[in-house]
Amino acid sequence: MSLSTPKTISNAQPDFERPSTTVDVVMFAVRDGRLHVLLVKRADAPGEPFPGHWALPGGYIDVSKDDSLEACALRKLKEKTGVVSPYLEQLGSWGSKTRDPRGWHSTHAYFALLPAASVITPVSGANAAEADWVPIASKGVVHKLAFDHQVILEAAVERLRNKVEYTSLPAFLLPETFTLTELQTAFETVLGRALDKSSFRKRVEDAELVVALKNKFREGSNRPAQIYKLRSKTAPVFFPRAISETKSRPVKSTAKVRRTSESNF
Amino acid sequence: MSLSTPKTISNAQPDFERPSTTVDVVMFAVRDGRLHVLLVKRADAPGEPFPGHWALPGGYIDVSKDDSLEACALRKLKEKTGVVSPYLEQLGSWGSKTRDPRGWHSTHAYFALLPAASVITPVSGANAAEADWVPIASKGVVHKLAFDHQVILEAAVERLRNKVEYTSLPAFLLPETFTLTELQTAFETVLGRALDKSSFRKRVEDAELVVALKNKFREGSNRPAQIYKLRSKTAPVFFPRAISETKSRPVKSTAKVRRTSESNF
DNA sequence: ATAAGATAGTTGCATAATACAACGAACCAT
DNA sequence: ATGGTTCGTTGTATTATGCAACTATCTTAT
Repeated sequence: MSLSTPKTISNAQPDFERPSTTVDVVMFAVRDGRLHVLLVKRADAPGEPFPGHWALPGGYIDVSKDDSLEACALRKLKEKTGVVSPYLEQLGSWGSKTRDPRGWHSTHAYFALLPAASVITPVSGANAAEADWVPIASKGVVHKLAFDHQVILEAAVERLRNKVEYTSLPAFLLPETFTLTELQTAFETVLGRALDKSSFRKRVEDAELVVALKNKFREGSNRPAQIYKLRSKTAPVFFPRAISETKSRPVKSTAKVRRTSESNF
Repeated sequence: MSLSTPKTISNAQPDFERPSTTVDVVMFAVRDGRLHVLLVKRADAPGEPFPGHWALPGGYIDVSKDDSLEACALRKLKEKTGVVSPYLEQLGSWGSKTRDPRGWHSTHAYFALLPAASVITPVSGANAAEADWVPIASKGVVHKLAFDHQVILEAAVERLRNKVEYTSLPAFLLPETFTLTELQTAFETVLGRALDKSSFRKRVEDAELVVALKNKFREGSNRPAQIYKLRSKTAPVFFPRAISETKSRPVKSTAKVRRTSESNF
């Protein structure tokens, strides 16, 4: 095989065909007590694969704008939601000859947890006719997604559910300040099952996850609730053991949470 | 910016500069009761970055050979060690403008756990003058590694140590059959601390991790030990809570095991 | 043949952690 | 004032675990 590499591609890689590289971001948020993911509708332009399909926001790395993979993910997050520093975690990468009809593609997938305050109407971009928050149903969404995005989304949901068992990730889905009941509800929303109040509070206290705001209370039509904030806005806390289900309150959702052989957590 | 893409690069990606893509594999094995990693020495050829440095085995994706990222990782594993189906897990990806002096590179990193039987003298390949098993010291190795491979290796060690707390990963470092004491020793080797025997055995039994081989015993200069095999050769088991340290036996290593904010597990 | 030594495997118990339920506290609405 | 609602805490039965001691089964030495 002999071929010339364009001058602007200066990397000293051997003259092999080079896979295309993208970054996709699974952006989670809680709306109306349900977990949602941000999806964009692909353009209907000629030559575009999966025209009109829903897809994860993402796209090619722009080597002139993006200094790193994470910078690229943050750029896409900001473009779509305006959020600058959410909880962002690498989810994994998917690459194969067949996942994109245009040829060998690999994508670096991230997942982000957006605080409730920032969940506004998303911005439609150049490559996306529409963008919208779509509720998570069991493992994924009802739409048929472009490329292998259904697989990526399911991996993100599974990773999130698994990590909730022993980390404080749902805390990043809340606004800056919150009550302990709101925190517990966030956990229950992601987990899909009810938790015992006193056990949950003991976990939170032992882990030193939150800090009480003196003299700050949530006012309402009943006893005021102490308002807290996270001790760390970005780093999750790890609990020494998994949360167990409570028997006293009914389960809210049908989603089964189960650890599987899936890799990363 | 206007440039032409070589004909053999048929992907319909816009005419942007395209990052180079590699796959690296962190291969772990236990030798002489210590955790080791397989490293290769980079060639001393002109134009090669980091000549003579130790590095993780890996390299560019060969789109003519590799149908997927995982296939590429498995190919590199087989080339170096001859092992066909070890425990293989995606570790993460690293990509930036600066991590390779030749330009924008991203790598998909995997980590593998090799069974004891397959830990033979590694094969030296075309791009590697030497290859050798190097013991893990605290978080990494004593050598200075090429590229950002030190960072990747540290991430692999941390991920492995973290997952040992609540998964059965060390079981994949053993030969096909083993005794419960050997299994416990594998856990202790990776964890760097001693475990209580009865607690460990209860965990293993509750998780249904192993199956006893009838009438098979490890003979020695003392009471024979029941021989077991894994119930599943590829899928790890998840324990409901982290292993705690025993106080009755001395700690073997100085390595501190601690969960951090690092992402994936 | 017997004792000593070593590792395997089990058992019992004191302690710690948790699930569960019930209770009192603080607010609003009527 | 009274009832309703949510907040927050407390007590206790149950479960799980750490720890140590004990027995079992083999080899080797004397």
